[in-house]
Amino acid sequence: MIWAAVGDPHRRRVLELLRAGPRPVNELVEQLGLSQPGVSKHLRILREAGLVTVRPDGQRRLYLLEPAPLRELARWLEPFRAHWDDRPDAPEHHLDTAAPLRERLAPRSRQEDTW
Amino acid sequence: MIWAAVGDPHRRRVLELLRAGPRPVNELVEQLGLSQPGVSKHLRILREAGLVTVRPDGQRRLYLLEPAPLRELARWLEPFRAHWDDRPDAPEHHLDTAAPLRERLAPRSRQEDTW
DNA sequence: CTCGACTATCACCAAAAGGTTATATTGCTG
DNA sequence: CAGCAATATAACCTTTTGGTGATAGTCGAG
Repeated sequence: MIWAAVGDPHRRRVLELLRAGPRPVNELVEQLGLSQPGVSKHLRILREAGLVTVRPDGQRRLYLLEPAPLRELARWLEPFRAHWDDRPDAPEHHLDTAAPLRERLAPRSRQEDTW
Repeated sequence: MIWAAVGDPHRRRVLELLRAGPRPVNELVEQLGLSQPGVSKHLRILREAGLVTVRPDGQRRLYLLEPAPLRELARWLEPFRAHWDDRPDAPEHHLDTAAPLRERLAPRSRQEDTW
């Protein structure tokens, strides 16, 4: 859900805009260059993903960034950081899970070990 | 492109699997529980996003993780980190880049200075 | 060279995504 | 209350997505 929410460029743009503080819908419409219902649709998705919340403000509704769910993305990304921090020319020492590779000589040897 | 690539759960799974080292297609097929063409399709997308590379190995093809593009995600995420590191009740000091944005609404006197 | 194993591409399909216009809803304002 | 402004929802359409089985290409084994 969260991944799908951030997957769309327009929605990412919204999140970026909200970083500067709460914004009413009409302003987002302006910035995105979409129809108002189109923006509302995106906002609903962001809302359902927990990435934004709404606060009524007169006849408008202020959308407010809720960055917490983004931590999940960061957490997923984290283990990969170790890989791009390596020099990428030596992938074979990562865990030495590369060893099984060598195994390929064996006709049908499967190695679904735990690693 | 990169976001779309990582947007799919099966493809994220592939990236996770490849973290342990290069893998032939048939093994990924096994792990994902999809049809072989289905997996090949995902792999193509990952390839085109630069997230994996292929190395021929006999009649098999070993897929290899290429984590560099993931940095882009991390970079996008970075500015948000400041927000979730804050107590979320005081968004008003973040940058006040909000000011310029607000100017445009001059005609309709709004007082969104409160936040 | 032929066969079988492995993988990629093709053709196709159903479902989901993203957009639009039209309409409903809500809250000020006079 | 009437009317307008701001937003949400509905209905609809087109394109993209993710999956499938069928088929083609490639490589090693014999």
